[in-house]
Parts: sequence; structure tokens; C-alpha cells
Amino acid sequence: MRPTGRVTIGDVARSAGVSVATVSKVINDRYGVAPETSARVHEVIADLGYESSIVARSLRSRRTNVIGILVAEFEPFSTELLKGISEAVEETGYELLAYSGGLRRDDRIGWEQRYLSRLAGTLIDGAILVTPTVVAPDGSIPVVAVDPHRGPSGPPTVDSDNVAGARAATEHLVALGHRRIGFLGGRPDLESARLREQGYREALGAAGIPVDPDLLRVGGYRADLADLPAHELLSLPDRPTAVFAANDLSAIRTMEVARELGLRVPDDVSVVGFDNVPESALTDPPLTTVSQPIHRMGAEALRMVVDLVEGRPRDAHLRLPTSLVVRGSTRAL
Amino acid sequence: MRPTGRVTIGDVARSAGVSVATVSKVINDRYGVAPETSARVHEVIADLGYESSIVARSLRSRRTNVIGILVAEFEPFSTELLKGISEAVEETGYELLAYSGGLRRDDRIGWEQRYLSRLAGTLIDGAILVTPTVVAPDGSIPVVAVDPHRGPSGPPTVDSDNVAGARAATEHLVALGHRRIGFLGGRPDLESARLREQGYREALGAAGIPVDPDLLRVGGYRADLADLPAHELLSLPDRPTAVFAANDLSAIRTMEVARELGLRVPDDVSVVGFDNVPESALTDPPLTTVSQPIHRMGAEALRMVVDLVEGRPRDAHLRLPTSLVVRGSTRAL
DNA sequence: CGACGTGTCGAAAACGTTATCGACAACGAT
DNA sequence: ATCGTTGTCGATAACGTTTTCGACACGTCG
Repeated sequence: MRPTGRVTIGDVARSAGVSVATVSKVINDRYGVAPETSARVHEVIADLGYESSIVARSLRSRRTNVIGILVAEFEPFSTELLKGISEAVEETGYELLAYSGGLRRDDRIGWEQRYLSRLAGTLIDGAILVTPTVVAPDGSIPVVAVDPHRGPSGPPTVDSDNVAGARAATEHLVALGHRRIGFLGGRPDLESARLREQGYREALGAAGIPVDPDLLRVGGYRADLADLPAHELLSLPDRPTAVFAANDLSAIRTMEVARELGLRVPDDVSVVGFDNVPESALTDPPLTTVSQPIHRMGAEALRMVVDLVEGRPRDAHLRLPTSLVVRGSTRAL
Repeated sequence: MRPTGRVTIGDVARSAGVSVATVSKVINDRYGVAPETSARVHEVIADLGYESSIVARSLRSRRTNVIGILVAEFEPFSTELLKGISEAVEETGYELLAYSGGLRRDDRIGWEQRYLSRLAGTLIDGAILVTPTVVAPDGSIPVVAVDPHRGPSGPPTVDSDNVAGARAATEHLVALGHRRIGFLGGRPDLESARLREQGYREALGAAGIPVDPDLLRVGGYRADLADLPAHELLSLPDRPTAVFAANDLSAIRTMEVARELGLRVPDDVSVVGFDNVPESALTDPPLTTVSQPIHRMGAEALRMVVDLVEGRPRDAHLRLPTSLVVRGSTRAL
């Protein structure tokens, strides 16, 4: 009489000769069960290797002690964040559940709402949304957004100083003597992409270099979406001598495209990225990039959401500093 | 009458003037509902932004279309694997749920059993266990183990050729003229750690170099656990001129320890790692290491578990090749 | 005109757990 | 003796779904 291998609380109850209710009390050590009974039940639990089903438990009671990380895809930025979150969770007693649906290309928008409705209220007590495009936290559970679509407004937020980082990257190229500097943008629906472009423009403006619209291309923070604009940029009649890509994945692809076109990096074209994911050091030459403190961002986001879950008020927004990491993909003109 | 923000199937039913059962049928488009009714329900669903709760759904029905990745901790190896899995999942229509409890130091053993009982049967249709220590897949759901505690036996498995990789690493050091080569081991309960030590021994044997037990230390694949043995190794009166660490995290810590002790890498001591996680290229100098095809391992593990879930038979074990990546942390004696 | 299929729907049970509340016994105080 | 108190336990109702099955209203066929 056990179709599935699962051992339920009912099995334990039967085997221990008590009711399901009593077993439940023992597990959550609620008041009102005799020490001997408790001992016996514990014994049976160990014997049968019973472990309560998160699903059933969370369906019934609101608290689950699980924090959800909702992410469109496990790419380098998300996974770096995950590492930071994972480090920070150890002290808290919470568990982590990173969720990613198999998204089709077209419904990459609004996924955070769907995931949230699917998991919130049941299964998770709070959520960290990574690069969400829609805000509208419908109040069901506490939510912290990392790198959200519209800067610090709406839900609590952790991000980094995108403008300053982008400015530093562009100034670095300017200081190397570059004047035709291409910009390969990020996801247009993300605030960070907008801010990085802003930093780029500011730096050019400060250096007295006019912005050539022809050198502005829009990517999408993903390698495949960076491919075409990178090609366009590097095939221009009056080719830019440097490209600032809005994130590392785009920058890495840009370097690949350059090689395909017979261009050497950094001799023929300099490339700068943004994020400083570990992969950026693996390239040949290693990528010059803007470092975001991704681990810290994850850790802070976790602390934030835990505080909110436990009813402690928090400052709504946290912005961490960025810094330029000069490696081998840039060179003086 | 909505204490939580959650909109349930009941709300939809009421709002559409039909029964819950009908709504359920519409959602899962079962046969037996009039087109007009279906249209009306769909409208209400869109209106209210309803999304069915995974928890409740999976509690009732066996299938969830979710694959679980069970991991003790999100460290570089797991997250690289996750990327590979994530890439492979897109074609399949499954969703991913990476789960990691906040494990205390002491109960790092047997976690896979507990996680499995907690999630299996409900919530996930199949699971990928990353570096599990205990086998015993109690038949509840299909399970694939990556880098398991006891090589290819028991549950289906994906791993890489640890012996050949370790031999290549050690031979590389031997070829550079090193004869006193330390070995900083991995988690003793993992087959991969045993095999990497075996490869080390084989290479030394083939080169006619006796194995000095004093140069064999046991770590645990984690930076903190590598700290002490690395110190011991590098503080030996007759210090080894090279260290082969059983994974990159240990190797990276070994380089840090060397620096603390005033030793230069690779001038005073060469260091080789294992895994080739992206972080290994970030170090100064960049780490020479054995490359495992981690992304491919993840992708293959996913395909394997999906096949098993859908009832297609699979070869039980898959072993992928390794290769040496020579970077800057090794030098001729 | 009765029998029977067909299409459409809802009532109700089930999944595994937790929470509430009443039942019951034992016991000390009045 | 009676009454309340305390300690222990179990029935039972939820939680939000899916699934089974029967009810009902039509047509259609003999």
C-alpha cells in the first residue's frame, strides 16, 4: 500500500500508533505531547526516514522558511549573484530555491509576475527578483529586486552605480586616445542599460566628443543578441577604434566578432565590458571591464528580503559602488 | 475576502460564473468544455492575472514538469553545472528548480536524501544530485548523480575522466622537472577525490618517483578546508616544489597561502588545480588546471533525467574527457 | 416514441500537511 | 463528593489544485 516511495506523516502515525495530529505536533515541537510519545515518534521517524513534504506543509501554513530567487535564465550574472546569496544565507536558517522556467524567447517579459504568482503565498516566504522588467509587487510577499527595470522606485532594490561605472569605462578609453567609441547597449527595458548609456554619453560630453548616433547600437545583455549589432559596429566604413559593451557577455561576443572580421583585440579595436563576471578573465585577451560587487549585491539582497520577511523595516534601496578593472582588451591608440 | 494577495482558482470560477472544476479543465485544456465557456474563463484569467499555484497543483497530480537540481551549496562547480543545465533545458519545456538548504557544517552528509524526500513525489518529477555522498535512490523519482560518492554504480551518473585528468596534471609537473609534488586531496567521501589521487599516484609511479606520504594531505574541495593542509604542505622542512590540488578552490587557496608564507607562484612553488571553473583564470597568476567539460556535464545530466522521466531508457553512466589547461601557475624547476 | 449516445458541466474526493478545538482522564482544591 | 485545572491526545477542517463520476439536456436512431 505504498504506490510511490514516499513515506507520509500518515505512515509514521500508523507505525507509531498515534494520530497524524500528534506526529505533526512532535515534528514542530508544539506544546502538548508527552515526552514518551514524542520519543517514540521520533524513533519511528528516524526509522522510516520520514521527511515532511515542503509542498504539503507550505500549502497549509504560510511560513516555509524558503527564499526564492527568480531568474529568467542561469547566466553568469545570475549565478554570481547566487553565490553571494548562498554565502549569506548560511547564518540565517533559511533555505534557497532558485527558480527558472523554460522561457520561450517571446515571453521573456512579465515572467517575474508569473513566477511570483506561482510560488508566492505558497512555497516561498520572500523573493529576490533578478533583472525583472515589471514591478508591481502585489503585496503578497516581500520582494527585493536586483537590477530592476526602473531604478529605485517601487519595490526595494539593490543595484550598483551604473552611471559612474560606465563613465569610468568610457573615460578609460578616452584617456587611451580613442575618440570613435562605439556603444553596444543592453536590454532596453532595463534601467541599468539606460544608465550605462547615460554614463557613456556623460563621459563623451565631458571630453568634448560629440555622440555619433551611428556608433550607438542596441543589444540585449545576451551573446546572441549582441552578435548583429557588434557586426554592424565593426563593419562600419568609419570603424570605431573602441567598443564599450553594456555587459561582459556582449563584450565577449564583440571580441569574437572582431576576430571573425579579422580584427585583432586590442591592436585594431579595444573592448570594454561591464559586470566583471569570472568569464571575463577567461578570454584572450582578458577583458577590461567594470566591476560590480555582484557577490555583495546578492548578500545584501538576501539580508534585505530576510529582514522584510521577519518584519524588520529596511531602507528601500541600496546602491553599491563600481570600479574599473583594466586587463588586456584595451590599448592606447 | 482576500487576506493574501493571492488569486485562486476559486476566484476565477466565481468571477466567471462557473465551477472550479471547469476552470481547471480550461487551464489544462481537457476535453469537455464548450468553446464559449473556455473563452470567457480565459478572459477572466487574463483579467485577474491568475496563475495556478505550483504547490497545490503538484500536491494533487504527480507530474509537475519541474526538474530539481539539489546542491549542498552554490559554489563555482555547481553554478557552472547550472549554466549547462539551463542551456539544455530550453528545448525541453521543463522548468528548473535549484534547491539548497542552509546546511549547517555538521549535517553536510546525507543532505541529498533529505532534500529528495522533501521534494520528490511532490514538486519535482526528477532530480539532478550534485556531488551526493549517499546513493540509495529509493525509486520515488528518477535521479541522476553528477560526480557521485561512489563512481558508476547505483544511480545513473555523469562524471569526467578524473584519473586521466589527474595523471595529465601530475605528468605536466613531472615534465617541468618537479619531483617533490604535493597532493592536496578532495572530499574523502567522494569518488572523484579518490580517483584524482589515483591519477596522481599513477603518474608518479610511471615517472619512477616514490610517493612520499608526507606530501599527501586531505582537504575537502572547499577553500576553508584547504587552508590548513596547504599551510602544512608549504611549511614542510623539505618543502614540495609543486602542489597538485584536487580542485580549483583548493588550488586558489593554496596560492593564497603560498603568498602569505612569502612564497612566489610559480617561482617558488608551482600549483595545479582541477575543474577549470571561470574563477581559475581570475587569479594572479592564472591557474594551470585540468578542465572538466562542466557545461556539457550539466547538459547531459539534464537530457538523461528528462529521458528517464519520460520513460525512455538510458545508458546508466556517462564519462566525459578532461584536458589540461596550462596557464601561469606552473613553471619549470 | 423509447433508447441511447454526446456534449457540457459541477459535486466531491483526494493529495500531505498544520491548526483548532473538544474529549477525556487524572488530580488537587474546596 | 464536586468542581475546576492540567496534561494528553485525536477528529476535523482547512490550504489550492486535479480528477473522477454522475447529472442533465439535447439530438439521433431504430
